[in-house]
Amino acid sequence: MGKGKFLGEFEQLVLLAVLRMDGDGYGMSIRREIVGQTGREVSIGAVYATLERLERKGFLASEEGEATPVRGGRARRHFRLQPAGKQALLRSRRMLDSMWDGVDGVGSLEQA
Amino acid sequence: MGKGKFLGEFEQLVLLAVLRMDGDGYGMSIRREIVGQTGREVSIGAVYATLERLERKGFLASEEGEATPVRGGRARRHFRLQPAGKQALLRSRRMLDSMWDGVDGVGSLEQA
DNA sequence: GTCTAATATTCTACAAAATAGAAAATATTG
DNA sequence: CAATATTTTCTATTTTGTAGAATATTAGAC
Repeated sequence: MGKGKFLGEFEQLVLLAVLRMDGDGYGMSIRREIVGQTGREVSIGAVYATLERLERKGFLASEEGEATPVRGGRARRHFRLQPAGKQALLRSRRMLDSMWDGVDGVGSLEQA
Repeated sequence: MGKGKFLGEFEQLVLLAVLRMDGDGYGMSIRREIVGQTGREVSIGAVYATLERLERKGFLASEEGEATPVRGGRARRHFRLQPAGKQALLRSRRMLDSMWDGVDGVGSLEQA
């Protein structure tokens, strides 16, 4: 039926974090961005697994960062959102928006 | 780390469909609502599996419908959103909103 | 130079969510 | 009762999500 056209929720968060960081995002910082922005606890393994999957699907592209980071440690891999990733993101958002449409303020949701 | 606190994307759609139908939703009609509203193709098995999971989690409650439907067929099971379901829905929405915040209109997304 | 601490990614293993479609149940109509 | 319509349940599988240990790499201390 549907064939891998949709994003999972965590995939959306990761994609959005990458978008927010506009080319400077890499595993660790992407995790920090999500945690900081949403308060959601996120394991680092979850982030990398998802980044890899999104790259495989063509939603993200990555490149090795400068070989000499500030303090030490392994080279960073920077991620950038691809056109297909933007589309997928917008598609997910439209889908949710259309479901929310007409729900708020109609009395269905006060004092949740 | 996080312990089952979050909704998957499809779970959100199902919960929203239930909310929209305000007590009258049952498996088949919930599926129609999602398809109609979002254009997304959805298998009936996916809907029922998700409804059951959401009920198990306490986000939905269900009850047998009237024993005599319009045309024939098995009795309907009507679903209703529970307070915990509303909360979960709002939590997911806030999370996504906070990630989208500042992204649109900044130039990051035109001509996706 | 070697050790230690810091930073980052990769790997392993598993749990939860999503998906499809066949099967079964139940009612209506003729 | 047979044929048909409606709805839910069941079975099986793939995809996503999750955690944390293991590994790699570099800088700085000494």
